[in-house]
Amino acid sequence: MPELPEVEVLVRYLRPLIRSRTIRGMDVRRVKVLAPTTTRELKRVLLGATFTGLSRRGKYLLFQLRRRRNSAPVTLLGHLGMTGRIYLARHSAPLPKHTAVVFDLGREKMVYEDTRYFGRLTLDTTAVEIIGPEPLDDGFDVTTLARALKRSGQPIKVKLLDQTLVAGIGNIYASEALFRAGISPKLPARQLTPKQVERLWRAIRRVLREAINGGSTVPLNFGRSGGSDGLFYFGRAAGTPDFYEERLWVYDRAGQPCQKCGAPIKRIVQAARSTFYCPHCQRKGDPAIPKPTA
DNA sequence: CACCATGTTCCTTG
DNA sequence: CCAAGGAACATGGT
Repeated sequence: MPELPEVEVLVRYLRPLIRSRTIRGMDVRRVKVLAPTTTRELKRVLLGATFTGLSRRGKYLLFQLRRRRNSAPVTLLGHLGMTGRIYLARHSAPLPKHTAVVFDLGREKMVYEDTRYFGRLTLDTTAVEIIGPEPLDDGFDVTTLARALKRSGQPIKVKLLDQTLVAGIGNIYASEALFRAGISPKLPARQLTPKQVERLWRAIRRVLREAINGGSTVPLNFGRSGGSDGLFYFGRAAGTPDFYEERLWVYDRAGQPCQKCGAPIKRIVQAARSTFYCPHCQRKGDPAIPKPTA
């Protein structure tokens, strides 16, 4: 899935486009993505409702709607899983093979497509209530992070994927943040020194913010028509120069030279998922040592 | 055919 | 009860 930055970029793009738009019809082609909501219930609640807002929490999308003026707001929760996309299209545009839900918004349609159908679009909002702090908010401070890490002996990389620790970090940015912090992905969470926790905290925020900025300044093709996906997940719009390619330091770069020290990047498996890191810059218990000072 | 893939949840085991 | 590990979900790319 899109991790936090990709979802944030999507939200910023979509929000102004759907505000004040009314749902005039719905076509549910894969009921699984609504679970536990049923098609009948979704239609009962959403047909005729108007979008009033869109926000993000972790990797979740929170669509805000109102059925009538001054009536109680309704929340539609979205999650893109690994391969989900949401975009607006003309009615004449052909629907992709794995379209899960289509909303008729009048002049256009909003398409939710998901090749692997791991995503969700549902009225059940319990999932979002149990996730941890937003990494880019003030509520996410070093002390909170340090305290949470102290209670776990899991490798720090695996811990970063725990959405109750911090919301929104996925497999790509977990590796990236650890590289930027110069910390070994294998280091048990409770063994991070206060200095390392501080560096990790900074690295998480920096990596996520940079990715959001990158995605916000590049022309993106949210519907991916006619393009292959970059790792940023949204296809770039036609004609976008290559130098806009998202820049990752270690993810999916096994064997390539580390851009800091030249050592080959390694790939290992942790909790059944790939981890990429520089064995030289990210040594266990040995915080990245800057150039030896003369 | 084999293995890999941006995620989460559920089940089993210890 | 909790932590850890693995399978499941479903489809496609290499």
